[in-house]
Amino acid sequence: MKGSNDKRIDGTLRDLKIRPTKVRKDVLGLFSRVEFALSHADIERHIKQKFDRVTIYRTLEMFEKSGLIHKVIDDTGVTKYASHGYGGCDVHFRHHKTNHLHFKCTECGNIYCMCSVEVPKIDFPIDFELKILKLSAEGICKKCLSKGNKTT
Amino acid sequence: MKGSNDKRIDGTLRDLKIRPTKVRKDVLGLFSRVEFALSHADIERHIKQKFDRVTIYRTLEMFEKSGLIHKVIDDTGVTKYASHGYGGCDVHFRHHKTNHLHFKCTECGNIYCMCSVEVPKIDFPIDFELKILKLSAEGICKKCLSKGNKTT
DNA sequence: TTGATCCTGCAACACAGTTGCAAAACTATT
DNA sequence: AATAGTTTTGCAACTGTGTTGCAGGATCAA
Repeated sequence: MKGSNDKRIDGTLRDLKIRPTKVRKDVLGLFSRVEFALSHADIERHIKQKFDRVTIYRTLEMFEKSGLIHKVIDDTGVTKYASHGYGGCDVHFRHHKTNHLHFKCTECGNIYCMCSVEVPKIDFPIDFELKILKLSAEGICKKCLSKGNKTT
Repeated sequence: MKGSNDKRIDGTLRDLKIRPTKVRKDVLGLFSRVEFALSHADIERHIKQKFDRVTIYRTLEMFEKSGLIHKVIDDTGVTKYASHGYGGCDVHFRHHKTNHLHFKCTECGNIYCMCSVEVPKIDFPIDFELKILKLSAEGICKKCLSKGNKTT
């Protein structure tokens, strides 16, 4: 049901003391409908209404500060934003593992957050102090596999 | 000895059928003196002579195609270029593991290639086809550790 | 020396991202 | 409902990164 999702978006924002304005509902609504990370340009293209570029940037900044989304830098340097749930991480907004793997599909180019993958321990040179190990991966996503039936 | 290094730079370029022009020798010379990845702006700042921005971009493009350097995208989205040896990978130009870990020092911001670290096998959801697993890390580099004597 | 090829610098452009400011929208209070 | 105060938005302008086309210069091979 469309109405109930709108309500949920509204509630999510209110809970975080974010005024549920049009842009914010539109952008968060888009994130809720999509399982992968979105660039600023993607968002501009896919939301219903036209908003100023700056307004969208500020919306994303605000969502990031509130922990609704996080930045993902593509292997080509493109900045994308991934929502913390509804799809990517199979959990609700604001629940996700902080350090998780980002998977980029080489067919569709989409980036998925994969919180289920464990970050392994690795051997590391002793003269460097390792703090965080970050994983990213390339391959073919679920959707493209079922569509194209690629087996390589 | 400075002269002998200049000769080596010259030879490296000639071997690859790259005309050893001023920019090219300057830029490759810089890479040979440095152990970490450099951004376009870094290079512009640190080479002796002033060259046009575009010329430097084209030089980097050429070096990349010839396999002398490779692009590294910083976690903040900044594009850097790492030479395939002389420092970063402990091997000579053009010899390096294609898929290696990039280490970013949180103190100095420099990025190091660490070819000695093995890429582990991981458990991955069966409905996604994993092709390449990429590792990147954050921590404190050798130099900053010895300088600051940080122990966390 | 001549032509062909390669390299460089310049102008111009596209795109991402940021900042300051003023108008508009909203909130709370009376 | 009118007011004052705070937030939010849109606009203009600007910075930084990266790209393209073109013309002049340097280099190479004959």
